[in-house]
Amino acid sequence: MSEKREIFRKYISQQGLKLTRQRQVILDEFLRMEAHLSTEELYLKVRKKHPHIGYATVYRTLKLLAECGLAKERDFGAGQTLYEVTHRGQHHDHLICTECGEIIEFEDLRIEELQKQVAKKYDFTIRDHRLEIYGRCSKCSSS
Amino acid sequence: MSEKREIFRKYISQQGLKLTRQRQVILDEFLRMEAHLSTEELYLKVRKKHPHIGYATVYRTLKLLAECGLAKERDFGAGQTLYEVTHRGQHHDHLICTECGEIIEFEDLRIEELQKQVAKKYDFTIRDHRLEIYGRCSKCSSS
DNA sequence: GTTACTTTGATATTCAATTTCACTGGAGGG
DNA sequence: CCCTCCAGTGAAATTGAATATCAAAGTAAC
Repeated sequence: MSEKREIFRKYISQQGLKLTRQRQVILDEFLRMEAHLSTEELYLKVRKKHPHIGYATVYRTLKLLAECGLAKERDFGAGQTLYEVTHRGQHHDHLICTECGEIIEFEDLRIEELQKQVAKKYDFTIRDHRLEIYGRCSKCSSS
Repeated sequence: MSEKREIFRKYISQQGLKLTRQRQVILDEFLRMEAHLSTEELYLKVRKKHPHIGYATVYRTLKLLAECGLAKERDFGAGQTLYEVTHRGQHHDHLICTECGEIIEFEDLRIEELQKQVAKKYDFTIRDHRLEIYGRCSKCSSS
């Protein structure tokens, strides 16, 4: 976690930006979160301890975090962008329960490999990808 | 195509709705389109021949088409929902060029199969899924 | 402390999606 | 064939998230 703070600090200074109190507060609060969260949610969290920090600052800081690779923007089609903490390089995808909204993360290297094959077939250079599976989680299926 | 009109007609009457001129016009124009198109684009197309048809009607009719399975909503994260004509059952996914915006469709049954395996592992019931690969198409890579 | 910046945060703007509501028009019963 | 009823229509308004604006405040170097 302090390693991530260091990454942020470096990125900030590389870009000729400034490490402000607000940005540090927002970063810490962001890293403390587990699941995927929206700008709105993070803003509300931050505001509890720091009522003076505005929505715009949270919004801009999340963009910064995405730029330096600490956060990843996810758009699950619910009309709201969610952010997640990135964990050193490994890509994962999601199972999304349309009943209760639960989001399960999974990794499958075989699928990644097949994607590379597809891309090759079309002479396409992959930069990123997203795989989302929608349906019902075990809890919602049984009830 | 007239088979698709029939599906629409049936759905409309099953739901106790009415088959209006506008809906027919919009359906026909929609089926005539090849690629993915937004509500806005379809609205502009429709308006050329039928200036009296409003945006809201196009919007609502596309929703209807999605409900009865003739259209599929696609959100490629560009801030706008695109619709595509569905072709009898087979699912396909997309390669999306972030340079020129080109969208290439592909099918890969092996990936679908692996998705089923993943879902099984988590006791998850798949309703739908989306796989999008972002990057550069061959044209944009070479230039 | 002063200067020359960037940052902040309240607010305004944008833009697509969606809703509203008074008016219009299908379609089944008569 | 007409009538009536309720759904449909379309112009306009509203929503809601994302993003931009800008005066005031903060930061770091001098």
